[in-house]
Amino acid sequence: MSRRSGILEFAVLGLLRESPMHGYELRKRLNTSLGVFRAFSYGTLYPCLKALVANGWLTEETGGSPEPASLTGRRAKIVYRLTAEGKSHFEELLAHSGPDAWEDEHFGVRFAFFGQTSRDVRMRVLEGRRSRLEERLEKMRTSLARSRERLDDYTLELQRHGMESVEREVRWLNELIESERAGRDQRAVDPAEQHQKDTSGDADGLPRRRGGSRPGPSDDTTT
Amino acid sequence: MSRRSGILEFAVLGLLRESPMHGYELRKRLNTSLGVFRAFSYGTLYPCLKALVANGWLTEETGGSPEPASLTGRRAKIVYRLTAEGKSHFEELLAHSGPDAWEDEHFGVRFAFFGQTSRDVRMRVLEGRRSRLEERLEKMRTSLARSRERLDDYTLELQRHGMESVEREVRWLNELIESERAGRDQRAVDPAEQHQKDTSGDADGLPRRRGGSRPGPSDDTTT
DNA sequence: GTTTTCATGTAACCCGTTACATGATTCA
DNA sequence: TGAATCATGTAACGGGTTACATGAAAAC
Repeated sequence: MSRRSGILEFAVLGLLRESPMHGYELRKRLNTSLGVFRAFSYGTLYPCLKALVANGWLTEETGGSPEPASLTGRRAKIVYRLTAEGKSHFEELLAHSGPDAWEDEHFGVRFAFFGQTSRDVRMRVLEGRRSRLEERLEKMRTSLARSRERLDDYTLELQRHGMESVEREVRWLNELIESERAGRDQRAVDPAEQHQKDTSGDADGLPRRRGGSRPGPSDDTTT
Repeated sequence: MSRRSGILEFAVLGLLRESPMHGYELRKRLNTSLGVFRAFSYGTLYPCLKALVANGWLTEETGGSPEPASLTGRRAKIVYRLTAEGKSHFEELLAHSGPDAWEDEHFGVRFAFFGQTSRDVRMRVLEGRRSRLEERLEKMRTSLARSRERLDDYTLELQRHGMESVEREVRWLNELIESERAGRDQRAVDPAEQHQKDTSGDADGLPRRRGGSRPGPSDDTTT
């Protein structure tokens, strides 16, 4: 079964669900759209693609002719396309909301595909994430209380900043959960069916912060 | 030479510089004092300790008798102590401020030992970190601008939150750099020489936020 | 026509975890 | 006396990167 890391596999299936792509392009999307959070190298991506093909979740299409590239002699650009089994497998993955879904490594990628995730799963993942962070905060607070005197100012400052970061993410999650509750008629959307950008008013579950102008923080030309 | 990861080695030497400890205790300190950022398992720590001993940077002291534990039959508690070479090696590491010092994995640990780091190195690391983050922001902004239309609301929100996090860390660094500049008579302190908690007024380079009362967020007894 | 960027791949390695095995000490 | 916690260790594996090798297409 190979049990390849989940996270890359998930992201690849998710991206290919939107449209077929070749490896190179796929990697760029991984490192931008989902990026900030995870950057993969070719040494990881290509073997993974092979494995997904072996599982029957993807097909490889080489350039013009459907023949193996070896016949024509030219090294072909390989376009990967999601199979029906691949699609249903991805949908299974999307539906899972186990504890690992809200761990640091997974949460970002899961969130990135919330547009294709059912509302209740979204809720479970967000709430799971939140309580995960809250228990982490708890631990940080007690451990800090136990050792405050012993620690020097820099260590303390580091600790403080760390806690503030977590608290901030909790507030963010609160907002998101809030909006999810408020928003209605939410169901997952198959991106392949999205022929036109259906701008259906204000129907998503998001805080609507975009439009907040972002006054351009005195864009100083450092560097 | 073994070239063991740097980061664990650095943290271990730094902690042992404050006082000798055995592995178990060391690990706890790693996962709290420096924690939040990194958690190491015994499977990593113990082999690393062995390697540091082999390098002559640490000595192992078993319980009461200096004999190898095998003689007495009892499995001894092993106390690790920094050697003179270990100490000077650590000081070398402390003095380095190469580009890797401000990468994600290293920066936290480096900061945790700022109390023992010279002022100019502190400055270089903080400024290096800041410009690293600024160039990351730059990339995020352009990549976001290039693909804004193509991305769905959740992906966009994720991106926005990610950028805000980075911007926040930049502001934090600005404050720190500011205070470093303001603070004077800063030199690195050898923690072993600190016989009494010398509370010399306001002489450190930190924002003095502690004392900002932190109204005790209704210390709810969750769990 | 040469440099860049696109594009695919692999083998060696690195850092770290998991799961396991062992035993001492403390505490109910 | 038995459970929990302290304490040390290792072998197998896992997930990922680096460095390398190859070559086509585009840009200059």
